[in-house]
Amino acid sequence: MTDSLASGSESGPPQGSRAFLLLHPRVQRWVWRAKWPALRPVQEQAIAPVLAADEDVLIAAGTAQGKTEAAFLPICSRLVECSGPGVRALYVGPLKALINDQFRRLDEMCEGLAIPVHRWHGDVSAAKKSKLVKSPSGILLITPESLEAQFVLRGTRIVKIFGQLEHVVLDEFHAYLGSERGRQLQSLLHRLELAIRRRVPRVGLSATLGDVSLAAAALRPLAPRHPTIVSPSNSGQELRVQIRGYRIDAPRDQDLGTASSDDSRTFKIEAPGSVVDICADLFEVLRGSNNLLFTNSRSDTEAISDRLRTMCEERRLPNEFFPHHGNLSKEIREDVERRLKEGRAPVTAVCTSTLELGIDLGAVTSVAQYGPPMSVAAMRQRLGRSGRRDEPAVLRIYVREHEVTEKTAPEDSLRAGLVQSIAMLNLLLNGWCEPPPPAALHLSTLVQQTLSMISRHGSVRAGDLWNALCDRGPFNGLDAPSYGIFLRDLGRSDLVTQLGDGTLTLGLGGERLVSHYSFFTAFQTPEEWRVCTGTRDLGSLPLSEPLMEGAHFVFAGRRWRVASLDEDRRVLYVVPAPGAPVPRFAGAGGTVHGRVRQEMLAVYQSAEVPQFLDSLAVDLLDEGRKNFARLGLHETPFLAEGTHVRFFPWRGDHVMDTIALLLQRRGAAVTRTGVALSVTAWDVDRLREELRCLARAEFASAVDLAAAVGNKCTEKHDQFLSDGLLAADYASKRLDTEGAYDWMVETLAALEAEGE
DNA sequence: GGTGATCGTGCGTAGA
Repeated sequence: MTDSLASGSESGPPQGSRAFLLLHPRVQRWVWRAKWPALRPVQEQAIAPVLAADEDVLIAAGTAQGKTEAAFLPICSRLVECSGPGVRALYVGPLKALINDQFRRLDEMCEGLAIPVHRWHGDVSAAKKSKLVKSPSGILLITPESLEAQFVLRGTRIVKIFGQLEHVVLDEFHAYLGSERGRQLQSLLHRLELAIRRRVPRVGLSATLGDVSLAAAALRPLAPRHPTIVSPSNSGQELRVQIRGYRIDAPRDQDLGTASSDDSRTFKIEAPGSVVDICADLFEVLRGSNNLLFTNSRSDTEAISDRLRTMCEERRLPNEFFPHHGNLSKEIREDVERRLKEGRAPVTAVCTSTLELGIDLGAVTSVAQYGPPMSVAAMRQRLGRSGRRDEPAVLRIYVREHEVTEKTAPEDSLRAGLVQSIAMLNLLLNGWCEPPPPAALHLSTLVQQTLSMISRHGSVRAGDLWNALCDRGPFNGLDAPSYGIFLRDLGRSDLVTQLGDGTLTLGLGGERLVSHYSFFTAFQTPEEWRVCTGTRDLGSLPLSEPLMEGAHFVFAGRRWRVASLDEDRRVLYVVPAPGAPVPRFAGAGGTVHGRVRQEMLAVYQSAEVPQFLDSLAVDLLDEGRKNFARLGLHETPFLAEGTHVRFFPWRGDHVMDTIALLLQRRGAAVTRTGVALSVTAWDVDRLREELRCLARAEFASAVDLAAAVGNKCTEKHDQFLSDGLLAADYASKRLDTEGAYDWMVETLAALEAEGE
């Protein structure tokens, strides 16, 4: 036998490695041929538990640490032994591009092992799909949506295809946590196990998991045991971080990125001082190497890339700055990715979170962040995009603060954007990041999964649906009577209807929903216009953006004029043109975690000046701290101001929203302004008294509070839910009454301690 | 007196 252990051990890598010895000789041979100097720590730790295949495993390790191989070296060791029919390992990935990357890697690994590797997503030909259905085998790489389609369109073949399944691998596991899509995936995996009447061990892979044990619980809801956690300590990679401060001396409406004008024909981008300063700095720092410049919005991405490209043109240099976001066409995006990967000429991608996930981009010198990061988790994910191998990871954060005048609102004088950036960086350096949000109801996805199950079986008893999806399934937050109300809601919208024998089948509306391919996604997508120039597809703009013929706008990092519109097909035909504002993209707003706000408070209360600030950022922090003290915020969170009162809870957004709703119930007019809440027509004493009443009275339920919220329909199928269920769903994902009461009790106690 | 306000992901078949 040529595949002997001896041939591997003489080459170096496996020596002293117990994990290596556990691998199949042919897999060992592959490692040897690949000339790996050694197994990576994450692989060393993951091989035994994945190979045992009796427990779930969560593998948390940084980018480029070899997580994929950590899962698939042992999986291939098992698969190489028996190559019978049926898919043996199922890999679920969140992106088509990522599946294509992983397909290439795995196919190369499995070539000599005679393990077939297949991929299945929207861009894979129907011929390849039907071939797999006819003779399923080996490893299958798939998206959650395509897996959903299998249940709906090939329900009777599920057992034939997956009956022999031994492993499930979930890549970029953090990308699903807390979302409708994540709940859909949990439900699909649960239904798969019900279909084949067997538990199949799951392997979750992620680079960013705030609280590993919470993420572990999401790997298999209601699991009696925790999964095995593989999380090697960081390899001590060097980290270079800096926060750079800038002052804005112009009024807000002239600011680049939110530019607007009554007459867009004459509008010119003339950015105020600070943006020019930032772009001049970005140009100097990033030019000549490969970088990622992350922004917090597509508008910012367009504005900054337009400015940087102009700077290249003014200097008669080839352009190095290219925009990359979700509304740009696939061709434009892939062009940027290819430029980065090839590395022929220096390239900086000005991007949104599109380039956060693990698509292969080659080596990147540094990462820049324009504006305060949205979350510590996102910042960590972005930082991880630079500094592969022995290079340091480099992150520069660019923060702008408005000049303070006598008109400036108090909360705007606190330099909250800068302080939030400092707080987040402090937390990152301490190894913290946001844990997954507590499990919400996700009733929109329960609509989808209910219809999907009925569609697969033709008709189902209500009790069986309840058992599979709720009682022992991932929607276990809903009790039986509520599921009864839920089903009646679906009946009222004609999504389901009851047959003579009492079972449920699809109604006309349900048939229509399920028979269209858009049914397979759990998430909502807005209607959009396609943007074309000549025959070239540039991307899409949301329908909410009204654009007339002759209007000018910036898109794909260039300037355009609308030549004509096709109303029926929703296409904008554009031609190049000078001068234009940046389009707005509708968005809902993110949430800041309470731990970040607590750290911000600590930054205000401290006198320490972090090493990672540049000189202007030091000045701005000093200003923020002085204003914090001047406003008396060391002594009290309340700030009287004319006819209204502001207060600063320093809690997360969910708690702040809940406090606002509680006060609204007492008749207050409350508005959120950044880190502050404002109550009009109340003074400080009245506010304190009302808070005392609230704290003494019985706790209000989050569902009751949510009932008062107006626009609760945000997810795909929310329109089918009655008010009570909608309020319960909203409360489960957006409100935190416990946190709100904690704040009230704590604040009142502190006031009383001061003798009031 | 009122501001300003995330991102991203995905899908199949029939018919020419």
